[in-house]
Amino acid sequence: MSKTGSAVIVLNAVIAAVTEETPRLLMVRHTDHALAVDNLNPFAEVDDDIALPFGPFNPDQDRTLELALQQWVAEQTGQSIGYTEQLYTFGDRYRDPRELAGGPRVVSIGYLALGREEAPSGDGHGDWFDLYNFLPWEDWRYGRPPVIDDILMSSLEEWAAAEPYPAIRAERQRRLTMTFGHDDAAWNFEHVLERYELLYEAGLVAEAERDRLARAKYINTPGPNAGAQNAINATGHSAALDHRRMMATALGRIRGKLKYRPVVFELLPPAFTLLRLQRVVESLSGINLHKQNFRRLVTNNKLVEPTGALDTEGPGRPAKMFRFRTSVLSERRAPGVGVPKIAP
Amino acid sequence: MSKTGSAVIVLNAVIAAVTEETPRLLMVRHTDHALAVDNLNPFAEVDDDIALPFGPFNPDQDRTLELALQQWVAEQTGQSIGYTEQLYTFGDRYRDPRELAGGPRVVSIGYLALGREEAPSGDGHGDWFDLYNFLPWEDWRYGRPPVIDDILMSSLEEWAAAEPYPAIRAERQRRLTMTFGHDDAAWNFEHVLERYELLYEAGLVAEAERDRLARAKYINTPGPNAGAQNAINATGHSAALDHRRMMATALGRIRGKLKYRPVVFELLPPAFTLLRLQRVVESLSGINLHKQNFRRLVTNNKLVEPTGALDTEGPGRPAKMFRFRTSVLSERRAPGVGVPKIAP
DNA sequence: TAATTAATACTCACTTTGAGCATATACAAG
DNA sequence: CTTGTATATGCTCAAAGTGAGTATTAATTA
Repeated sequence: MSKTGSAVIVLNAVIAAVTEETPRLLMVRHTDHALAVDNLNPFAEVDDDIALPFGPFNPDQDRTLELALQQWVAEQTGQSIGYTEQLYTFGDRYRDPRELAGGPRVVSIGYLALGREEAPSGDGHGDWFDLYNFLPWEDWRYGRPPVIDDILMSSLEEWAAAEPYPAIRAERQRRLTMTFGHDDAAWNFEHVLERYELLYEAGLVAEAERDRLARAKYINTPGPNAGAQNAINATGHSAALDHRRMMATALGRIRGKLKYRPVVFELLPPAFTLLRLQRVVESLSGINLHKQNFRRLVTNNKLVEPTGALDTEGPGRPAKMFRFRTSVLSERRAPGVGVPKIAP
Repeated sequence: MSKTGSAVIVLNAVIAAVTEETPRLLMVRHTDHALAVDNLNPFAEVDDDIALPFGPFNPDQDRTLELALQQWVAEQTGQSIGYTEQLYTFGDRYRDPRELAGGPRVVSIGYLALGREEAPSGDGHGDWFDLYNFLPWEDWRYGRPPVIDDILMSSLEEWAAAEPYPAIRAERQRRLTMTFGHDDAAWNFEHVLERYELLYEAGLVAEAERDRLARAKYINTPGPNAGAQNAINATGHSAALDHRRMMATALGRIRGKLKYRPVVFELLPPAFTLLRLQRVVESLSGINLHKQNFRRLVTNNKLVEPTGALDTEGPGRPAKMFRFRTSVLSERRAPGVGVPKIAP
């Protein structure tokens, strides 16, 4: 094994919870702008101080990657996390723009963690943020988000058409129809990352503009496209470094996993009503589901069993409380809550 | 970002092709036993010299992880790879047993690459090995592999029952029924990694014995269980380091992906018969499929289109040749070849 | 007591899937 | 030329799963 230069290994955690039908992420603030390369772009609203919790991996001390993650998550945020899963390892040069200014090469390993929302504690200045503030085009529960047709599609089509090489242009157009395709039925809720990457390349998210300007200042490698400012204003909140990309990776993974693994239950209290379960699934998958069919699916597959208790809160007929049937883990082939197409 | 100790970042490639209905992996040999911690176990047949191709990631030079991978794969093996996908990042301490003998901490990023088998070239001493020689319990095309019931189940059950703590014992048994469950219909062909991990923990693969002895010699941390030698002899070929684990990760990922992404076509020539396509799918998923239904699925979903040519080779009625309909990539929601349960 | 809200039960058409039968088209042996 | 064998391909049918409703039940509130 030959000698390599040095890289810093960093662990990032996308810690998700669902409270009041809203998926939220635990984020930390760095008021000293420790993560900003410098203030390059006064127009783009890049929240370089809002970041996913992260911590170093110390090869001399940490026994495993996951243990290191759990340790500093507990220290920094006080949040207890249940399900944990490795997402992806990010190693592109300059994905941390501080590398441009002489910072060390950073390789980041992203993790997804699911839990229940707890009051932040620890020294990490943690706070919960609505996930769909970062990825507003992904929430279809109130219909197709208007921003897609009002702003994004035209900018994206313009970007695709502007490519001079026919082969690359065709590839861009293919990706565009595949990810943002006009037909509602063709919208694939798992292609979250692909959509984000398209928006980034087209320069329609604030961090693309940030990275473009940083590269223009320090090196001459082409960065992302220069996008329209009105689109950048419409694509929601950004975050430090490539953390919005990690969120997109995480949401795509969650949505994919919902179908064949009972991960939702990590986000719920031990006892819940079927409607609450449905709302959590809906909030994560971003679409509304047919109530009766959802109930049929969940009960037919014996994912849950009644606790015997009733939920007397709220108006209407009281709902039975259910608990997750832990034993399904050793029974069924792919126990999940299967998300269908689109509900009106 | 605090200072960390140093770790070497290594990229590993699981390069797969399917030739003559057999999935094969491109492996390299290191005749100097560069990867062995030392010769600890004369009984277990650990092929420490058969390894997945690997190369360093050099933070000072390599622009992206994937580019670095493609570069040294081309140099070492001369193999051209099509589809490439990151699998997982492995960072457990002592996953490279040479760490025990003072070697540097290694973090390995595993990649999956699909291609067509080419004659190995380059300086890597590359050669193709039948994947199911490493994971023989995963090939069900000739029926349930006898090794499972003849040898593995009893050893695994023994291992699960030997755990003194009831909670951990129950968890082991749950994992056992979930992964190796006696019921054929419950066998999930995607749980390749989970099955390998169970066998490793139970000490039923040769490299578990290797790691156990290495740990016993150098440190006092408990390694995997000491398994029965007859089981170790029955679980196929091993490979260097944790490379068999990476193979299991790769096979699980391929099998999962088959269903909803047209990855098979990376492994086929531009034109092929439907039977050839079916055989490739079968070889990867490890089960036989119903011919007529497979054909119906593939054609109904318009994954392929006839080229007009006929395959006159071999006996029987000539088969129409088909090509992959590239445009499906921008059309259907989840174009894959859907693997059903078990075929008799 | 009626209106409102939500839970739950049940129906029905349509699609997908698993399994098998039947026919078509080649080559080879007699 | 005929028959046997091997493969490709067409077609049927029942069972299971899915999408979209209607109907009924059980609570609260005006």
